[in-house]
Amino acid sequence: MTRVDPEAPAESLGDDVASDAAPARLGRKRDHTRDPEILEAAIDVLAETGFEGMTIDMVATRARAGKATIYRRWPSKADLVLDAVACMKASELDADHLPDTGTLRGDLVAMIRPKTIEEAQRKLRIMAGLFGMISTTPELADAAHAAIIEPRAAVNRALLRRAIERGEVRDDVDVDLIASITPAMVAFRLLVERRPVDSGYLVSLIDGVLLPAAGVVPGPAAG
Amino acid sequence: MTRVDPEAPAESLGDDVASDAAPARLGRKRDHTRDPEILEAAIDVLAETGFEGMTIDMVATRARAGKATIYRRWPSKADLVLDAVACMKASELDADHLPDTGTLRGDLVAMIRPKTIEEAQRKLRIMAGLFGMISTTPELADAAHAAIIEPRAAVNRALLRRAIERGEVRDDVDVDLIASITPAMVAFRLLVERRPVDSGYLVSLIDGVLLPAAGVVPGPAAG
DNA sequence: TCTAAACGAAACTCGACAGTTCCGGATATA
DNA sequence: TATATCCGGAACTGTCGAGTTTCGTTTAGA
Repeated sequence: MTRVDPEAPAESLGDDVASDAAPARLGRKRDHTRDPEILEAAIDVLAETGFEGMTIDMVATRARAGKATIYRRWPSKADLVLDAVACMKASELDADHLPDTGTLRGDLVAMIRPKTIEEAQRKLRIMAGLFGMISTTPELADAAHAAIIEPRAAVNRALLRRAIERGEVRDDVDVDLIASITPAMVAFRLLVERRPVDSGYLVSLIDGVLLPAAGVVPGPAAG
Repeated sequence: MTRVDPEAPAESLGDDVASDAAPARLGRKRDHTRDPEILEAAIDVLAETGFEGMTIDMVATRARAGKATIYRRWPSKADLVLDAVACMKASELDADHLPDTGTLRGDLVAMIRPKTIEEAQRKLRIMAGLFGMISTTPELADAAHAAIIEPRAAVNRALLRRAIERGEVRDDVDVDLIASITPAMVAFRLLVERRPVDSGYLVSLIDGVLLPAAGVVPGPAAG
């Protein structure tokens, strides 16, 4: 997405029309298959130690790369982290095929899966490790928000809009506000209260907060 | 509260019964009126730079103290910060005299004051600056939670319980969950979304999320 | 008034880490 | 095959900050 790539070769797209400012450099070419491995290693270290605790040596060791190899590709630690966060691969299957059970509650509950919970926890830990840097680097804040928070909020917004189209939810509710309930509460639970986020908590969040806010009356299945 | 004070004189409570292990040391006495000044300076620096960005020199300069004076009282930077967070003076008037307007909504809205919002933002910025350290120091996590989050959640719980006693709210709602809605959403709004927390947002939070979750139907005043 | 400790200020030690450079080996162009 | 650049690894430089020590001054107790 927001790749930095200070020395990206212009001929990567077309080498026959390399007329403009393409010096046609010789020598061994940079092995770009290492990029994602290094970025993943950076994300791993980030999740475990946070931005301040992370060292380039840790990333290099984890990626089985040399430190010079990393600095040949990213000009600084901050740039590496920014790129790593921006390139964090999006969830498992967020955008397109969402559950469609016919009810908002059914859709929301269907989104609860162990893998999803695990991934959310990992991402939130990464977010926590970035907080120190985030306050001074708006671009990092944007990247983190786009990679970690926005995908989940987008799912919630989509499910809510469908419920509105079905007539299950009134069309004057604040979709953005309601879609941010679960991300906010889950982040709070995990990072601030430091208590486990399990399916029980998520269900009580859906039934006790989100659905009431959306104006959905308890169906026959709810206690 | 959790003061460290490694060399606290035993005779601070009773100097006539200083029979046990009180060497009755001579020389100039430590000026304990400097303690709160140093701790406040630490909190200020913490709010501005976060734990990793904060240096003891900054704290010393801000408190117009020598670095040695600080290290004479706290054995390490971590201990200083832990003490500073634990000793953070509680809000303005949290615990005792809460608003009592007769309705849950009235009470919640009455809690919205510019000073309160400002203080909450400051505290949450401190919390953000602690995240890196919090993950490795549970005692700091507890101190931060007790000083920053718990007071506000306690107010919400008290207001909710009164509403339950009045019969305004059903007694089977999850009080703890509902009381954590505003802290969670405000923290999320400020730290993750990085958007302003004003009274408009707080009111929409109360009317759009908290009251529905509490099962309070919109009164005649609500649109 | 003498002594021991605290004070602010500044110099100091020491380890950690960002970033650089050098090495021997690999690899792609000319 | 010669050359320029990549690779992983390791040594190196420079800075920064935690924690310590020193110094001249101040203050409480004996």
